[in-house]
Amino acid sequence: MTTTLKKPQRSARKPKGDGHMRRGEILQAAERIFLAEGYQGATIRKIADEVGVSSTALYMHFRDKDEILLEICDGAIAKLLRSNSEISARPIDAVARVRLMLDAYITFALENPNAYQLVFCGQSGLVSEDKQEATEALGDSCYDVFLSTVHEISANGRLRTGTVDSAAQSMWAACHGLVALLLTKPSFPWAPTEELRGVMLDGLLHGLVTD
Amino acid sequence: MTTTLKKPQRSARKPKGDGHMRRGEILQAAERIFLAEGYQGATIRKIADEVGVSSTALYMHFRDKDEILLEICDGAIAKLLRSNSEISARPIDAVARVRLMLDAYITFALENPNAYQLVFCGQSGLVSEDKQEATEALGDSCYDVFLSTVHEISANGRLRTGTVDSAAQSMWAACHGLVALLLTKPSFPWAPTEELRGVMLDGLLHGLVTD
Amino acid sequence: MTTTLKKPQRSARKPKGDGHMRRGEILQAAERIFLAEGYQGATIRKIADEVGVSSTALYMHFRDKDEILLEICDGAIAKLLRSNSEISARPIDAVARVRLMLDAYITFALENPNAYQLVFCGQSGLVSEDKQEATEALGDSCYDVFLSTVHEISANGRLRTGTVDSAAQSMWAACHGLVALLLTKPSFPWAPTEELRGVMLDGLLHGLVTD
Amino acid sequence: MTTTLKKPQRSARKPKGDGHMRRGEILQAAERIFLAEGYQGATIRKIADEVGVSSTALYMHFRDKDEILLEICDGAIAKLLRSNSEISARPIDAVARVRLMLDAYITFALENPNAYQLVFCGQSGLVSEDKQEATEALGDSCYDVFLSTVHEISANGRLRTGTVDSAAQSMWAACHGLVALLLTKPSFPWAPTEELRGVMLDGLLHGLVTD
DNA sequence: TATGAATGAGTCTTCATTCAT
DNA sequence: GATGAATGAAGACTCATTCAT
Repeated sequence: MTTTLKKPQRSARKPKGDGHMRRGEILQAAERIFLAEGYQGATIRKIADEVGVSSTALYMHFRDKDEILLEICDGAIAKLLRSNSEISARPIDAVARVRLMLDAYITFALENPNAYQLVFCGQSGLVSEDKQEATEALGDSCYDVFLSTVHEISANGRLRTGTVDSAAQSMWAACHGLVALLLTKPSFPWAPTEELRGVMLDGLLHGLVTD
Repeated sequence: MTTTLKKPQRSARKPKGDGHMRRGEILQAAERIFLAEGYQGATIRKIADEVGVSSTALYMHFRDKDEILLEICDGAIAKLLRSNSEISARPIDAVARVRLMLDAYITFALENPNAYQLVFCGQSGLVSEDKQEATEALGDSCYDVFLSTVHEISANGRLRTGTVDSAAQSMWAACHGLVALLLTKPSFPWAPTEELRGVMLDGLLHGLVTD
Repeated sequence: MTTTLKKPQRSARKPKGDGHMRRGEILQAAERIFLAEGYQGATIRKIADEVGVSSTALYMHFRDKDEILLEICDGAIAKLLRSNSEISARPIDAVARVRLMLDAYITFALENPNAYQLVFCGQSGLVSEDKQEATEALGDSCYDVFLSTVHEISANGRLRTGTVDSAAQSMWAACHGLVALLLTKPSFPWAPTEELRGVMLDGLLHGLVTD
Repeated sequence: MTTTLKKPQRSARKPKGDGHMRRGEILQAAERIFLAEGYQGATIRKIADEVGVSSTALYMHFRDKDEILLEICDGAIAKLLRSNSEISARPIDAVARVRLMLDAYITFALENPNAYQLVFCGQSGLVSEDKQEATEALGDSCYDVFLSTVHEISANGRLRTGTVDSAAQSMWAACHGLVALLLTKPSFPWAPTEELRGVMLDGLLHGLVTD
């Protein structure tokens, strides 16, 4: 500012990419890197490099690093919530709905591996607590829709074991474990994915629900 | 002059504790910090301070930070392997052994959350791929012991659904999911852990195995 | 999408206000911020936001940040020069005129603390030397008017001690010291400002001038 | 830490400079730069460059930037305090002591221009408030010694005008103004320094104290 | 004349690691 | 074996400035 250095710097400036395009590019790049290297590994610099812009450029579109990552989470969870809500409204047996939800959950995770791991494998405590609220509320809604369906099952006296909470949480956790491992350990000699899904869901429902 | 920095910590200079003793001390200190603050929080300086030596000293005993942490993980998983082997040798029903193994797995994960996450939730990029090999091999051995027990069940014609692989993998994945979520989302309103464990194991075994 | 950034501020887009109006607006806004937050605090962005235009827009009217701030200083010192000139023209005793000038100087400094400090406490390096020339010339004129009044006193044989130069410089320096400290150390338990001013001026004039 | 980049980097490492030498070097460099460019201009990088070491090296000797600058202040003020205390103890007339103190003050400032400006021309609010306490306490002691001497004068009924506070503060401020301007505007056509000092002190004492 | 998007240089600070003793 | 002092790379983030429209 004072005196020094005013070379005309003309270096590969990335063209504008009109509208919200750039914002989307950044989100995608961040998602990729987050998946590959975790929250701490997803540095502003790496994201910027991946997009092909300067680090500074990210700050045009997002207030700070947290905002980027939280936005990814929000988007992903919202998608899942829509799926759950839609299934929840179907006029079919509660057990069938639960199964559909779990199945949709697995599909979602496998189809959105980045976002999924970001949201559900996220090391807690990395993003400053208060900003997370909105995102966590969304996640809670998701779970609530699922939970209320399990409630129905329970109300029908069809819960074979456990409480509504422990049964619901077990089912969720089991499916989470499946996709988490599939995504995390791709080199493991897994049984065919479709079979795994089937066995997991059959096992869970047969194990926790009576006919 | 205000010296402030470099508080004389513990006892300012450790007496030599010849040979491998020091190595063990370092591992213990590193484990404490690793457990308390995770991989990123376990900095060389903190570990050195905890031991009461200079950061440089750690490099006398370990090539680099990764070597320290991987050694901790190795130790942890070896423990799990011993546990599995021991259970595997018991003269009891195969189903009972599977249940004990899964239960031990859950216990292990909850008691060694950081080692567990480092190995099984593989935030790849934290430790360079090649160095992890040894550790992963240990993990595979663990699974093999478990798998062979499921084999027995299958051989007895008691598998309700799926193949040996898909059943074993489902059980493992389900338990993994439970601990992963418990560790990752401590703020979630979980049912009491003991009940969750019970429901999960009951559900899985009832769902996948016949009497 | 969470837009958050870029709040539409004031009225989102300023109507054109043709010609030099905009320039004046910028100067005013810059002055407000400059006074409130000092040189470093007066960032281009803050100024632009205050005016309600983009940062880029400032560069339509000013070569760079320095130009804006120097122009503010110029304005401020010009004010002081006018004041001095006006006093100098009054048909009253030279000593009275000197006193009025010193008093006006103090008032000016306290009312334009940042401009004052920029010019008279020259944190060199803030603004590039060469650009300051014009501003400093103005300051010199101020001093010249003052000096010539002291000359009159000396010509009347009323200088109690020192030369015209040393007396004038002492008076100026003393008043400068007062305001500099008042501005720099606001937390110091100063005597009431008005009393300080009075004592300083009485002391100086009684000390350096004979009746 | 993970994989990348381990070139053997061997570049001009500055030799150790045994003991507290390096610490002193840093303080001196910081003083020089602070004088030339102000607090904000005295960046860690510039200081490190001036010393000829990496920025990181500064953190071996000081917790943070503030600690460096505060230590400079502390040293300088302590020196001044010793001077004042010594004069205060002399068995001579209070007015003579005041004059000696002011004279010593001027000498000190001219001989330690860096430290002086750092302490007395320092923009307030730059160093985090709480850390400043110790330094400010020292400064207060300095002033107190001076103040109590003025008190004696007042007790003897020899204060020509003003209160103890306003008189003491005026004298201090006037001398401060002199050195501040001499240091800040070296290009100004000043009267000979010795004469200026004399005129200033004569004027002040004649103006504020009766025989 | 004005803009949004971009940029390089720079801010302080922390980390794992290495050099010389 | 062990140390204190040093280092380069990187962390998030801000600033004045410029390019293309």
